[in-house]
Amino acid sequence: MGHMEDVARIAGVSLMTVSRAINSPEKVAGDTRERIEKAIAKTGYVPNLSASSLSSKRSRIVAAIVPTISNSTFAETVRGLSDTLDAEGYQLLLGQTGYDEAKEEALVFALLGRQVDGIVLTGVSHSNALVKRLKSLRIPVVETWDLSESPIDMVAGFSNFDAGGEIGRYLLAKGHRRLGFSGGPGDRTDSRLAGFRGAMKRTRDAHLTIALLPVGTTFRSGREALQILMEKDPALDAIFFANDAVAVGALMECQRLGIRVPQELAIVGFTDLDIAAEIEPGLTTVQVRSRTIGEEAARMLLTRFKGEVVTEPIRDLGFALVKRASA
Amino acid sequence: MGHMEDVARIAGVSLMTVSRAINSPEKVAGDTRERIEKAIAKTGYVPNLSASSLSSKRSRIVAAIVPTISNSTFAETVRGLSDTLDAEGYQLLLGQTGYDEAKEEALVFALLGRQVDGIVLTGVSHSNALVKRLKSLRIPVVETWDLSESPIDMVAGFSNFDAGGEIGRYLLAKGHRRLGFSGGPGDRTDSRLAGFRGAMKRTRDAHLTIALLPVGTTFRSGREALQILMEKDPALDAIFFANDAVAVGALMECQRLGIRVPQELAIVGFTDLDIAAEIEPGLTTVQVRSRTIGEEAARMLLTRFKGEVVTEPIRDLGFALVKRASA
DNA sequence: CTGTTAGCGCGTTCAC
DNA sequence: GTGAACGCGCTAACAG
Repeated sequence: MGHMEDVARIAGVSLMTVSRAINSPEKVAGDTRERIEKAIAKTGYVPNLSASSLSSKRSRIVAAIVPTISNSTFAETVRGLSDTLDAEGYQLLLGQTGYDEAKEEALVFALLGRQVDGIVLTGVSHSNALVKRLKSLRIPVVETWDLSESPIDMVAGFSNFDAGGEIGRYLLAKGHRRLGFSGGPGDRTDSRLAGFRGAMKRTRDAHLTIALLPVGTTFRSGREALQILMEKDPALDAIFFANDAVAVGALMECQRLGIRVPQELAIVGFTDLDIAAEIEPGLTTVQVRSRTIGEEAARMLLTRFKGEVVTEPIRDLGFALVKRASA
Repeated sequence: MGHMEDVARIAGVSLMTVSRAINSPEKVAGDTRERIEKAIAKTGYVPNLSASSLSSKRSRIVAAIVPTISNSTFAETVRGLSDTLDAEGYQLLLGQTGYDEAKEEALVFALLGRQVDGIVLTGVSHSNALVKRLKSLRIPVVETWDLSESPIDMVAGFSNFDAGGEIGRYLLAKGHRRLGFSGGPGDRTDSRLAGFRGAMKRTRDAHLTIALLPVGTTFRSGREALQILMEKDPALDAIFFANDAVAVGALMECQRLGIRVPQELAIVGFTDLDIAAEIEPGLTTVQVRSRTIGEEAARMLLTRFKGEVVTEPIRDLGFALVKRASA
């Protein structure tokens, strides 16, 4: 292994110069830097970042909290975060909440002890204790996957409410009146439903049937959701699934049951997974920029880390209704 | 915030007693422990883990290195790791290599500086420098997603070679002779191909056509792979795709082109994603236990952290050929 | 551009 | 069951 002292001795300089050669090379003369670099290579020296972070109060670690990484859309966000941060020498500490607010709070508190330089949260709804602590700490925080007028600090996402509303208006404009909704747990789902409902208010004869699902966005749960909804209201003529995987499962179940989509039943999903474009009929859905959300969140943090000001702390990355054959 | 000293003062004890109350509560008398806990709650004290890890040389952090988290099968492994480690108070530092060995090396070296307590790698093929360093460091390491007779330390996975072999024998037994293979980068893919080839050796009149893909396991790339292979050898009667998403894409392309599966062309995938069971025709594929791999790796590490011996450091989690309609 | 001094917040080791 | 002194490896703040 070897410590910094070994490197310093071999290079014939002081500890401090080695430290500088590593952290701000431009402040060290070319030839001394070279000597130090050789000494580092020779000893295989790897800096102890715990010591560094204790001393400097900067860890170069960012904590990312997502509901679950099994949902590929959050995985994409993590990917965007990781790739962007990695390029600047920051690393990612991952936490999963399982859509549990208490778990989120516990997780963040534990990670704060690591002196993380920044935190990325999913959603804009968190426990009071967490919000309070985070605000008082003045540590850079980015909330993602939704928007808020008053974020803890910064936010990068899109309006789930508006997206739900757009889908509602789209289906109503197409003449559908007996609508169904199905989604799993989570505030984002709630917002989409609220927006969907909002769109329906103006239309007197519109009727809504809801089926809430347990955690787990699988094709199979889509089949089940379809069955539940059709049982509750066999006259349903359109369904909005708050998740693409579930929507695709429902689409497959329609094929099996001989329900013609979109003639007998229109189906809309959410997220625009790969498969939405490939399946037959193509799935009408809402495209969201999962990867970009992660990248933007990372960029906002990096800007802060440099001591610069984030000019646009509320970043609306938008969404797009992608019209395909299913609705 | 507050430091440990504040807690100590309020509880009327020394620093050391607070430290013990946190790290080994059983060594502290019941009433003093309660006083300390109250003081902690009152001050909102969060231990500084950087200081802790500098002093104790244990970080309670595990590094997980995967090719990419966008591949849902690796996401599942990370999920298994995270959930299992989390339950024991360990956290996960995530790194992505993009299937690049040099990147892997750089990543691990950087993470070593964090004094990580354990490392989980994907695959059993790594740079010499990395292997050497890891062995000399005597830090617990688990390699995953494949097997090795001589792991760096421990390994949890299955034989990709054997899996490829089983698929080869299965297709040959069904009478197929003009075989195709398609896969992306990575040693696991290479092993599957090697096993597949091995199975073909005994059959004189068998013929193999190969199409290697760039990074990215999408449905679209499956469509393209099919086209490439059929162009190279229009008489192909069976194809083994080293990835399910790609296989499903190919299946969809067959539907579009009017190629009947499995009558005209048999298709086999790898990984048993959700969709494999749901698509029509069902995809014959190899089921692997992505989540379990992560859980087992975590358990092996946790055993080591406790100072216990891992009795079975080479853990074969197996695989299973799942026969559905596509082959 | 380079070196010196001091201390980051906690855990280890030994006493009590 | 509890406490005191020391040091983990590095960097901030200054001086030169």
